[in-house]
Amino acid sequence: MFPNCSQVNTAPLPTSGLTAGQVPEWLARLNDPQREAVLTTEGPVLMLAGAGTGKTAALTHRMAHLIRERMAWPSEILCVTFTNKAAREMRHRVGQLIGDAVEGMPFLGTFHSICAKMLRRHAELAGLQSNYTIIDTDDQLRLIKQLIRDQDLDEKRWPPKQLAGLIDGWKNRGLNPGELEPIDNEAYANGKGQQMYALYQARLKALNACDFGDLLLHMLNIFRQHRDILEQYQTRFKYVLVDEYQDTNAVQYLWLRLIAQNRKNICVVGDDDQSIYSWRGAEVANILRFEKDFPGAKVIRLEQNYRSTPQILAAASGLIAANSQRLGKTLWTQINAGEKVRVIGVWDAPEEARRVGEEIERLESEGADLEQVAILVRAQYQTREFEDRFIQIGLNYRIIGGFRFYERAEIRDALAYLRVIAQPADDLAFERIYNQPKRGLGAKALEKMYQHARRRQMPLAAAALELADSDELAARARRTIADLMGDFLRWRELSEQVTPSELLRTVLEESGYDDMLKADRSAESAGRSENLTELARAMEEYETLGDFLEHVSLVMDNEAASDGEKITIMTMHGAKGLEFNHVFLPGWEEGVFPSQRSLDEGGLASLEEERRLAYVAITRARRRCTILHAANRRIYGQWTSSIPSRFVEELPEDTVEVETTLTGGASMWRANWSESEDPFAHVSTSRPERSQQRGPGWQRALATGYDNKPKRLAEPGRSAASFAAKPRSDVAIGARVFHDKFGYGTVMGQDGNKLEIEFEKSGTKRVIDSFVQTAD
DNA sequence: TAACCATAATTTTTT
DNA sequence: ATTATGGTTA
Repeated sequence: MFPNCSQVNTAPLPTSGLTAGQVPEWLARLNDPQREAVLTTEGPVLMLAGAGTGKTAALTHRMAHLIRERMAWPSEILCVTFTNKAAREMRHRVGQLIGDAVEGMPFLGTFHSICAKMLRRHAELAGLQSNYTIIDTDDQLRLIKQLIRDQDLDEKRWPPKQLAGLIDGWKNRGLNPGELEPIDNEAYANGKGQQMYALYQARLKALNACDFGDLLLHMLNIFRQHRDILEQYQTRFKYVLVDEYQDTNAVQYLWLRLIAQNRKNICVVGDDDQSIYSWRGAEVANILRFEKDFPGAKVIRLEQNYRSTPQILAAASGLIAANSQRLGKTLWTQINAGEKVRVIGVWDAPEEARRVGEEIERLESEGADLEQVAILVRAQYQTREFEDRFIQIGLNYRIIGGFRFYERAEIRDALAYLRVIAQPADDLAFERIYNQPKRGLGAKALEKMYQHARRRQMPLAAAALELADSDELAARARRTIADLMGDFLRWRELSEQVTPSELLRTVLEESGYDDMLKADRSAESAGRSENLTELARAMEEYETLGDFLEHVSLVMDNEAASDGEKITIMTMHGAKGLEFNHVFLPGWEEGVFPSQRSLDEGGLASLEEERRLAYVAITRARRRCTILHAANRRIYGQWTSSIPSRFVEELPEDTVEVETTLTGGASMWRANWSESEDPFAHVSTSRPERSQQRGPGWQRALATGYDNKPKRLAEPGRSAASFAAKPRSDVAIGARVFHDKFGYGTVMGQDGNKLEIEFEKSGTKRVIDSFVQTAD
């Protein structure tokens, strides 16, 4: 079926000589549940693997076992991950176990790359050619904008982004245009949803292109409509493994279910407590109902944590216990020493950054490895403060996320040239570069080309070629177009003869792109040239242009070169799956974390997702975890006063050490609050009695040995006393008050100096009483 | 076509 | 505040 991934594997495989009841030596290093997950090869298996419990080890050993015992050829195993990074890691670790045989595993990869590979094979069944282009979100948005303009819809009223989001959502749910519910249809432009979706799909087909969601959806459609093809894959894949199952969305789930339906040898691994991507279509329900989908599934829990100290585990377990609807796990560790999680309250964001900087310098002076230090933030904007500070004190840092290499304009331009060469119907690419560098072709020329293309039902580039032979355009424009099209024809021929890398160099030279950059004496142009050189260099490992283009569209990540020891600043989302000795978690304030959006919309579910994110963040730490919150912070240019995150309060008291700075004082609120009953219980959603909520996990973790005498404040100190919050006597429930930022409102609740106010304009907020004036 | 001003958006991110 | 986008003007 796939000529280049033959089932014949000549690489010598180490065999273990396993006999019944005997555990081979190489599996001895696994713990009991892990080994069970490896050896239970037949039938459905659900592995519930908490943070840091060695699920990758279990998965990789399982694959190695299947291959060593000749239960399947490497090419008969389907192993799906979500990110390329995870796939790489998996491949690497399987390679360590079985050697070169891992090279014969073409179906170890992300959902998208595996589907892309399958779709190349069956493209015609989706109305595509096998050299179809995979467009990214940027192209997708441009395309949708064009469609909205064509339909004379008001872009302001019906933002392209919204439609893009809806279409993505539909695809994530496995819905084709004809399968939308009326309510979905109504969701955009008064019932134009379905029509726009259908137009978009038709346009993609005409461009011989598909978007990320299509990779899955097309394959799902093909499986549903062509029994024989589905059966081929059902037969081929003797064993199916799925990583991060809690992150699967509906299409992925349906796709997997079809493939595994027959043999039912499917092993999924996940952790419902680490589901943090529901906003992008992931459905935790998939993991929750696995046992129903595959009756008789063996459920294996991996609960021994090899990563963190008992205090860190206890803090995380105690926090996540506040969530409802969990499968429930009891994480434990053999590690018995460690320090408490620290909670530090500071005055404002700059002080927070200063404080973290000091802590890191201290770690450095103690000889800590800076690569093992991370600052995990909720949102990208929080990185700024740290960046400023670290530049000032000369601390080496690296910010992960933000702009990617392949998103830079010059890279996208270069890729657009290559795309037009590889796939002449790619109008989006053509439109990007037809006048880049400037050739004197403007909006008029483009409009003419579009008109003609539409009339003749042909790609833009082909229309351009015909126009060059007509009198529609000025002589000069005709010449330019003819030249350009001549270039493309030449390059296309060249692409058959030279390597992709050489092709790119030629194109950049002959198109005038190089000259354009040379002529540009602005600060960035040198960097742009370098980036293009880098691109050509990166292309050298690809044999065909198609291979390379598929790679860039599916593998948009690029590992930053590691020059010297640096600390890492990244989002909590980005940190999933990683671990660090020292983790700093700044910004634990209501409105920052949990984010305002999650509080305003989405209700309980979205708050619980934030809590899972907190759980993920804390469990990244191996040895020390430090949580910070500031009383004041500037958000979008506005100074905002804030109160500590409810998540701070939810940390079991015995696992944390609270500290407050002289200038700060935010954290001592905790002392006052947690003493009294919570008047905001109805606000902070259902949080049943602590004692019931705390699973045995933290208890067990604590029991493994350290002094757990309850201490509220490590050192109350002078500051706490002097800042002690006394409730104001002039505001009472029902009072009308004014707040600088939120305007007028009515006091709905009062606890110490903390007020719950229903503002007329900005909804219900929790604020500190010193920030409001009485308004009567 | 470039420069200018106004307007809006600004969680999280892969593929 | 900051940045990106889009429309208008010289």
